[in-house]
Amino acid sequence: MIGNPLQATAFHVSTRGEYGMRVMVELARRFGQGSVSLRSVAEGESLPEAYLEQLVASLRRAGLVSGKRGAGGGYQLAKDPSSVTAGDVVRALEGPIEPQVCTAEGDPIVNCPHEPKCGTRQLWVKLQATIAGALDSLTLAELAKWPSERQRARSGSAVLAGAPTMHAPKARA
Amino acid sequence: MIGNPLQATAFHVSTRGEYGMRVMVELARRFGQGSVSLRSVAEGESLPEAYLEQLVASLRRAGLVSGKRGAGGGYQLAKDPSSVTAGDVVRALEGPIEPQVCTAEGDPIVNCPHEPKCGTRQLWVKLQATIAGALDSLTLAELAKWPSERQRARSGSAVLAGAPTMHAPKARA
DNA sequence: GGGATTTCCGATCATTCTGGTAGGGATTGT
DNA sequence: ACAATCCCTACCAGAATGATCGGAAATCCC
Repeated sequence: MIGNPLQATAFHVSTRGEYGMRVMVELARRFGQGSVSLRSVAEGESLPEAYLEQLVASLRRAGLVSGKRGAGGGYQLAKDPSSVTAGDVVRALEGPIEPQVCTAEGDPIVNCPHEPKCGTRQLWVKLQATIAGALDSLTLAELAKWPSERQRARSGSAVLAGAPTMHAPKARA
Repeated sequence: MIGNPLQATAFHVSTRGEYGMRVMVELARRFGQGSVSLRSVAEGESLPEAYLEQLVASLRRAGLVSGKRGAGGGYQLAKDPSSVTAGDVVRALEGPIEPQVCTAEGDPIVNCPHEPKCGTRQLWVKLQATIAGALDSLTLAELAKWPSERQRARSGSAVLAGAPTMHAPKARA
């Protein structure tokens, strides 16, 4: 983790998601070049190797990467970067996208006492669909080619059109 | 909490957000009817009153509700339900929408060693904007009128057009 | 004024989650 | 043989979550 939160924040992605995504983008960049050792990724991204091992285990069990043991071994993407979405990676690392248990992917729990008069469920349903849509619409191939040379030349922030909306923070006032 | 997670899930909204949102929807439904005691809300929604006190304190400090002490006192929305969004409520309860510290609302931290070659930032930027957009586009007035009589008559699931996407769960495999 | 009601405030606490570390076994290339 | 590397399990410290508790202050009704 680069900067510690120190304050409550909503929808924060944990280091599992963050580190794991970095690893996947790196593997996507080196796709087709054979096995990549986790050590080289860890050093290149300045991340703790032993911890990455755990995360990569999840990615492997989800069928996103394949490992090869022994000297000269390492990991590589199990599929083409263009056919793996950010959603696949996040789900493998952090579980199904599920704002509430009644709005989960797969088999949502709906026998809820609130349900008959629940005014909030529609909100979580919408949120789930929105988040899943955003994550599933970005592939590793797209992420891997950023930042491009041209972008790096601009040296800076505002990488995408929409910088974070300037809405008031007011955290747990 | 109704059903315990028991398994890691991504983008889960804590009970602060869940309970607090229920309270706000309930206050929206009773808007214009004077003060509503927290006890009546807690009993109506089967939520722990003492815990709600804490959450409502956050909502009050954020200027979303106003409290009145003493017998016959209680809380009421500080503004019209149509001018308060779900995003306002979530931010008051859980802090700014911030997938990563470098993509926070307000003052994101960008002096990040990864930044020059970071392929993941664009993902979190997009995600932040998407989540904020979804939450800011729903008002308490809209939430409060659900489920309508007609919806309740249909007795069931699939309340909104999009039921949760049937994507594979595969949690922390 | 006395009590009942209700918001407000701060402390405490058990459990779970997060973000790792540590150690060792299995497999492969040289 | 040996080094590199994946693979697996256990452990651990600190923070966050989801509350509970006790009491102070304000307000209303009699």
